[in-house]
Amino acid sequence: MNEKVMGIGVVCELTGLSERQIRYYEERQLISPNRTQGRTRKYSFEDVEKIKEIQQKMMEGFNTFEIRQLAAKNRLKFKYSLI
Amino acid sequence: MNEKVMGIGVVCELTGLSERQIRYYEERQLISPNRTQGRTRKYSFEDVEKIKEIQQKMMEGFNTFEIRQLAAKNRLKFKYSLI
DNA sequence: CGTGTAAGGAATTCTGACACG
DNA sequence: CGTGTAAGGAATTCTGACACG
Repeated sequence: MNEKVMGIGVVCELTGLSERQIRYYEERQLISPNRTQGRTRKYSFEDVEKIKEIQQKMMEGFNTFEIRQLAAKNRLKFKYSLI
Repeated sequence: MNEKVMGIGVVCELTGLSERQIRYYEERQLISPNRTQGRTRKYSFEDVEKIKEIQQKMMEGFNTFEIRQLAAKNRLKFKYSLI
């Protein structure tokens, strides 16, 4: 489910993280929610899964930059595997 | 997906209906969203599908009471089919 | 019956900043 | 670097009511 439908409050509940943390991960370009005409962020279940992975990596000691790198590599690996 | 995660604004976009219509269908007990600690309603994708069906039935000329009856019958039929 | 709307309030979310470390 | 927090504002949603038909 990659439809951007939930507000940050629901994401907090689903992940157990604070709004601050979730917005920070966006600032660090680890996730990219949509915005309504106003300014409110909308997340997908896929975003929630990403956040949970970020959460996991953070606990393993990675910093946001490294997690960003890991994500990029995985996308690349996945890309080539499609050839 | 029966997780109650989206606000009424998103449901309006996904169904093309107004907030008024969606709240009215709830009043008529055709759908039952959750509520946050505050009072804001939260809907699931399943609710959205239900709303689309309601929408369809309304266009076919059924009134909310009849639609409620139809839904009840279908649940009953489904229940027995499980025996 | 089903839906639109203006009204006033309450809950939700937003940004930028200061703080700690 | 990653996160908490108080501050003020803006967007979102809520209820009850009046209206039309």
